[in-house]
Amino acid sequence: MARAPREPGRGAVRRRDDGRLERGRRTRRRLREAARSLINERGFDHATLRDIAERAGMGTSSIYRHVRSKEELLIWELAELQSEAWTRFRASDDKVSPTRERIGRFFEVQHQLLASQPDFTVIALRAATYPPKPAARASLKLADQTVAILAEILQSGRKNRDLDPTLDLLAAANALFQVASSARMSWANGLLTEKACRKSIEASVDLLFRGIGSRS
Amino acid sequence: MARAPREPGRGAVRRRDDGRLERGRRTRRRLREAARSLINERGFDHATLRDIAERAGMGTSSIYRHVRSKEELLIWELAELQSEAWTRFRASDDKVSPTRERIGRFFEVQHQLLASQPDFTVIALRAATYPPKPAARASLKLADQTVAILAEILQSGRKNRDLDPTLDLLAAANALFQVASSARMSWANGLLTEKACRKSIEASVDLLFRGIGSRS
DNA sequence: CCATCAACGCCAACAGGTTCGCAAACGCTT
DNA sequence: AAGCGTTTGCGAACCTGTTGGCGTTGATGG
Repeated sequence: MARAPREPGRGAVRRRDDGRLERGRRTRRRLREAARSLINERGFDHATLRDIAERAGMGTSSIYRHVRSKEELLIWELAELQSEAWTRFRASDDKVSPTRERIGRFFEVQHQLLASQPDFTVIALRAATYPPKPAARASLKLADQTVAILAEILQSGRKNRDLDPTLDLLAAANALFQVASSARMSWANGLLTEKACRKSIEASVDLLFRGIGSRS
Repeated sequence: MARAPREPGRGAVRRRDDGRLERGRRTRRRLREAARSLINERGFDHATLRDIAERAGMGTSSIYRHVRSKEELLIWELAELQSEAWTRFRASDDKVSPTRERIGRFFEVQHQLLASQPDFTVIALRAATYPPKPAARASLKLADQTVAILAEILQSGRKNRDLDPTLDLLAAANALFQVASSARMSWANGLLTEKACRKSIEASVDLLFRGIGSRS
């Protein structure tokens, strides 16, 4: 009754690489491409699974051999883009600039990643609102990866005496992540222009660095 | 073609109070009660509109005479509980205690409000991920009300020299709101116990007050 | 009293994500 | 070659939120 499909990338191949597995990978590529393009054209909520399946040249229900929910199609995409972006960022990060500056560059990269498609932010968040579903965990995992990078930056900053030495890295990284996501949601909801969204993120990061309390 | 129903509480009664309007209110009460109980029993996602309608003694599609989406049923409930809670809080808030303490009390009240039903946090957030729908705006409005109270507290705190005098009130209030919501989402996703959720909120608030940066 | 109109109500149907049951493809073992 | 297990594929059906079209109710105005 192995009904649930494996995760895309890993998934213990407990057997010699099969011809079927190869076929499966090819199908997944087609599916991924069809989903990507259709979601780009119409937006996630207007891209029907039936249409995606048609474009991918397969039956609708076959999608569920490769994915456990519609959201996972977008999570796939986001996971890949994100992992690329984060390795690029890690390579370009000098680890010696002032921490505030490094965080600023990080959010620039993230913004570049997410600004093309509001759906990335919106659907990832929505997926997290279905706690029992695997897509929720997948989405939280992506968020964790992002938080981890922020924590990494903060850690080296703390070592350089650039930050409060008693700082709770994860809590701080998480707060940074949250305020950025919040701004991007406002953007997706049409309350902020892209420019204003960017500015809001910058302002919130500044706020977090300085803190709310007075410095007397 | 007045197909869309009015908002629950307000909604310009542009006519003498009708017997029909009275009937409508009665129906809405029944609907509200049915929705509340069924959602409490089974959780939002397992409470079917067909079941809710049956318990309320009405046809399924009649629900849409009073509500524009399923989410609004929960938003109703949350709006009412929240407005009660906030007035209670405003009454009990002394406006002179240290700001950190007042914020702490606020989050206690909010936690008491939201800890009974993860759905409140989860579905309100989900509703915000459907930008074109009215429920999204309704949810954002509720969030804004909460942020407004936090901003109010911060404002008097700033006046009392308790906070950074150049503080951006709304940005700060929003950040506080976000970190609390984030912790509650982790709780809803089973990553945190209720106790841990509470502690996480406290820790994040402390973090926000002190700031990330060093105090050299 | 009758025409009108707004609010309310409901059956049927639709739409789209998801599941079911079964079959084909493919490799492995005997 | 035959049997077996696993992966992949698919049409039909299911579930549930939502919409359409039409009827009912009750107040109002001439």
